[in-house]
Amino acid sequence: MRYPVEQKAETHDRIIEAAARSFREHGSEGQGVAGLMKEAGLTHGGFYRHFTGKDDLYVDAIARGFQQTADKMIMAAARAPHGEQLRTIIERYLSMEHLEDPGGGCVLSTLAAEIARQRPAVRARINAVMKSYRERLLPFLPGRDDAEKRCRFMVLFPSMAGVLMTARAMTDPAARKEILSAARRFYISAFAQQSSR
Amino acid sequence: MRYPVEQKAETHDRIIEAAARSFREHGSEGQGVAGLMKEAGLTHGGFYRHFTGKDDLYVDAIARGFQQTADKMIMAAARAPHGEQLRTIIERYLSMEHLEDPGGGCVLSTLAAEIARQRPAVRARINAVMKSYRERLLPFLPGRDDAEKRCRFMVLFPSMAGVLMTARAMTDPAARKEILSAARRFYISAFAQQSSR
DNA sequence: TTTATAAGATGACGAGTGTAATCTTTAGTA
DNA sequence: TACTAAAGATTACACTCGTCATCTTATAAA
Repeated sequence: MRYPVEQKAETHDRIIEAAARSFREHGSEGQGVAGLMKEAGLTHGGFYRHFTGKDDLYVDAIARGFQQTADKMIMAAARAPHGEQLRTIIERYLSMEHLEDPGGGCVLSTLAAEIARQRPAVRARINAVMKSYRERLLPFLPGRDDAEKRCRFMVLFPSMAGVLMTARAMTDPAARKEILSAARRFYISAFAQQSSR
Repeated sequence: MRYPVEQKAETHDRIIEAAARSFREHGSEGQGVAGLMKEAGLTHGGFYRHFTGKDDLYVDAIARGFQQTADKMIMAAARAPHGEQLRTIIERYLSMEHLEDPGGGCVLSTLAAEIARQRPAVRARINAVMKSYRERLLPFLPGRDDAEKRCRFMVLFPSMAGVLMTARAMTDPAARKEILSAARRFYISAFAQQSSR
């Protein structure tokens, strides 16, 4: 390596970061390789020194997105009082702040439908990412054992993603707030109420 | 009009039908105008006799998708015994059949995230379509008045869409069935149980 | 039967895409 | 200091896209 030893890693990281945001905000086909590289402060030519192709970046960018989302929720939960952690996570997930920041928010709410259309090989790699996302958030869910917690996770989080993306599809700000608040009430009483007892 | 009077309407309809299916199955950018017209049995040139552009078709195709979905669910409910109608709708929505037929299924589960990225003018037109979709299904929801029913609708249906799209993003058939069945149990007990009393 | 008009087919254009080959620049090593 | 391997820039290519101008065909009206 003739360039500084950390420089390639940093560049690699910047590309993934730019893609993680752009894919969630505009879809993975919303911006080309050239645009992504520009956001990362480079030109498109160097892209293939870091990735074999756009598909390769796709998985990494989605993995980054899930990591960021989990980080944020875990951090929010850490600041919440005991027994209010899941409640805090739900409130944060179904907030106007999250709605207005798709590029920095949950991947499911922005890209799940697109992931469903990917080739099985790509989907399988993403499933592994989703699994580790789930495992990180599992401790905050109610349930006697992990199996029960997983089951609840797989209902709660995809559901909230559906609510969030539907709220984003609306134009009327009042309607957006209504659907979010109705869903907050419902999911807190269904999942976070019994866990605080 | 020099061509048969009904022919244009029929062609127009075939284009919308092809788009309604293709957009849900592959995303609105998954196939070009030429491909859509081929599916409708025509060449790409005639497209602009029917629509001002692809955006114009977009709204019509999504409207068609919502209509079809509502039709199917209302028809399923009509065949169900009294007090079991919402239960039937939920079971049908969260079924493997629906999962495996994105092109003929719920628009929210396939295109909501994409709709959220459209220009406000396009989104506003689609919101009107979504409203009429909601009104058609409102009678099947529990609640004292329409406001309460609407509130429940806006939680239940977007949530189920989120579950369905997440299940579609998975590769393992067993995992797909598990998430669908967990969600069925949950939503039936949360929404359809009290309505049958 | 002729004519007018609109539907549909054909072909082409410019813009944008992902990818690759080929330069140029960088800094660690000899 | 000279050399070299790798990062990044430049340029180019084949391809697809939405759109439009133009041509052909079909049929209702005269």
